[in-house]
Amino acid sequence: MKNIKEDERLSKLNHSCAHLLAQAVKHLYPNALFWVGPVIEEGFYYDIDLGDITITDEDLEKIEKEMKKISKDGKRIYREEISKEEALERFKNDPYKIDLINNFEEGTIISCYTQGDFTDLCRGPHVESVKELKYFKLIKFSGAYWKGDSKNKMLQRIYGVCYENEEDLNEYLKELEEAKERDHRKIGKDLSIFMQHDLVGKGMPLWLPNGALIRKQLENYIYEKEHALGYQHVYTPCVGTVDLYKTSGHWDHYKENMFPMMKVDEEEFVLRPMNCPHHMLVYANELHSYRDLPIRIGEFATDFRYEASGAVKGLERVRCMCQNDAHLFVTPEQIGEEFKKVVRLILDVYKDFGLKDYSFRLSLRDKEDKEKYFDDDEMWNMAENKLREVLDDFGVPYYEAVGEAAFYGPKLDVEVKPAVGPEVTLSTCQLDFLLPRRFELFYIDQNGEKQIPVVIHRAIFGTFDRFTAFLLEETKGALPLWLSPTQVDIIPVNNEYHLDYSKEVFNKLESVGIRVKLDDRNEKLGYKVRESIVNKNPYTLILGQKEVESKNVSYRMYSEEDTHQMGLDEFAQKIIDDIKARK
RNA sequence: GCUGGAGUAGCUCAGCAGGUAGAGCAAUGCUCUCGUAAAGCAUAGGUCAUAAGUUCAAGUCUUAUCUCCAGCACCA
Repeated sequence: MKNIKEDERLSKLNHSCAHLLAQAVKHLYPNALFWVGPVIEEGFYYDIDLGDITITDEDLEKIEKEMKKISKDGKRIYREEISKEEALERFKNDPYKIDLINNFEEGTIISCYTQGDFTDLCRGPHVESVKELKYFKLIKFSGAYWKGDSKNKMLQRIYGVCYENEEDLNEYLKELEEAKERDHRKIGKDLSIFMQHDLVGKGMPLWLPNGALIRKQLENYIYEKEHALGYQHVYTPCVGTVDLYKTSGHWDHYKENMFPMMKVDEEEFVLRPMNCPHHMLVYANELHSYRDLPIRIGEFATDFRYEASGAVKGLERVRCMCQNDAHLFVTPEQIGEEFKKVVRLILDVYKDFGLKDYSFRLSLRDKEDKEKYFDDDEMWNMAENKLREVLDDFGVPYYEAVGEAAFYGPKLDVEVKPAVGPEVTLSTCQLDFLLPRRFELFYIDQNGEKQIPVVIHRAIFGTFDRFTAFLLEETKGALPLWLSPTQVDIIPVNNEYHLDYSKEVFNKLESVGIRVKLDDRNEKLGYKVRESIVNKNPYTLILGQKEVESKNVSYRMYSEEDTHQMGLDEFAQKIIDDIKARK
């Protein structure tokens, strides 16, 4: 999909189209008031206050018609520059524009654009005439909080897109349709990867056998990587006492987003929303010398978060998730090296999964926000500077995002750009000087004195849930061989004559650890082949007279139409090698 | 959580002047099946999300709740 915001011509076109939308809305709803109408990656939107009126699909069509009409009139678009005082006077009846104008400094020259009977405050630039706006489409509408703050009134937002010609517009609309086909919720249902049930609860997916196989492969994969890097894996309970989270500080910051406390005898429990406190206690279970550090505690840990009902989505955003979590306990001198190891692991994993389009975000605290962030300037400056230092030293490009840090420290997030849709955060690596203090953790240094370790929180996959959702969407469900629930699907041409040999092939492949299926139903060959393809099996074997006689196999790969012949042993070896190579 | 839309068979959907539910696929049974994307016939399958209300009569109208979808807000 084209990024409209980054294309100068399209950006101008879409910005002007937002004005066209506003003009049309003003014609149809004279009382409409307008907030802002920016260009975004996928086109443009305009936030509008329509009073008590709410937009419907039919209204959208009407507005679009009116836009076409105005466009045909072909009025020119004029720029005008006025002073702040003039602007305040001219827009005095429009509280939204007044709000915008008041944000300008005294003496600023403010620009306005006029087309026919409509004038809007705007920086520009715009196209010469509304005539140029021909190939546009209003896509959707929804509510949006004024100034993006949920305490404010909700305005109505209309999204649209404008292209230079009909082909580009149609191509975009087609892409929108196709995007639905990659939705992991649809794929998850079609391929029996996960299910949900009201009796289990919202945001609580059940992983079906196919999904469980995929997840198990991911677990094995990352376990091996972590084990090789000296991680020690643990299992800890999915509950903790309220006091545990009071000690860590999470209670104060997140209790609204946790499942409510439950009282058992005299103890107060919560379902755990994260694993740091448990891992702190694992560390504290033994006395540590500086020689033991770094200590790396890893866990595939199930957590529960009371996510807002409107946020829950498939496997991507859930209320019960499994983190690929670890906490690294290091001396201050070890921060740099250990942090780099984590970044190297992330890059290594992304390479294995073929992820190329990603960016690093250094998430810092908002210094003004004393509510959200633990208040200790010295600690924060030290942590943030240390992270910058490590990243600069490492040489990976990154951008800084103020207000995105965790309450206990800054973090490095990796944002991955999927084939369709907005960026998702998968990996995270956080520096924490706070929790070790809260839990009074220490190690004994060279001089026999107690020192406080530093903790690095990190998750490479993020959660297995989100990562799986991401993988399904990237691959459209056609997973690589090593992850595919079924790796080889065997179809006898005719059960009566070829089933015995098919069973022989099945046993051979299964005995060497290949996930293989034998389709011995009484169905026509074409029918079974179709089903095998629809199920996105990487390899489909067709076994008939030719194969029985030659002791060969014929296979076709997913997305290929032609078949290949190969000896059975050779084929088995090829599959084993490909699985090992994570193809 | 907020704004708006939607929930009919396992799946995809039709039925919407209110008169008591229908198709294709899937399932089951039988028949047919020797080469690469859907063979034929039959059978079974539904308190139309849940609960209340209006009505002689509710899948269809009203209200509430739950879930799903699109955005917004949120994401340790």
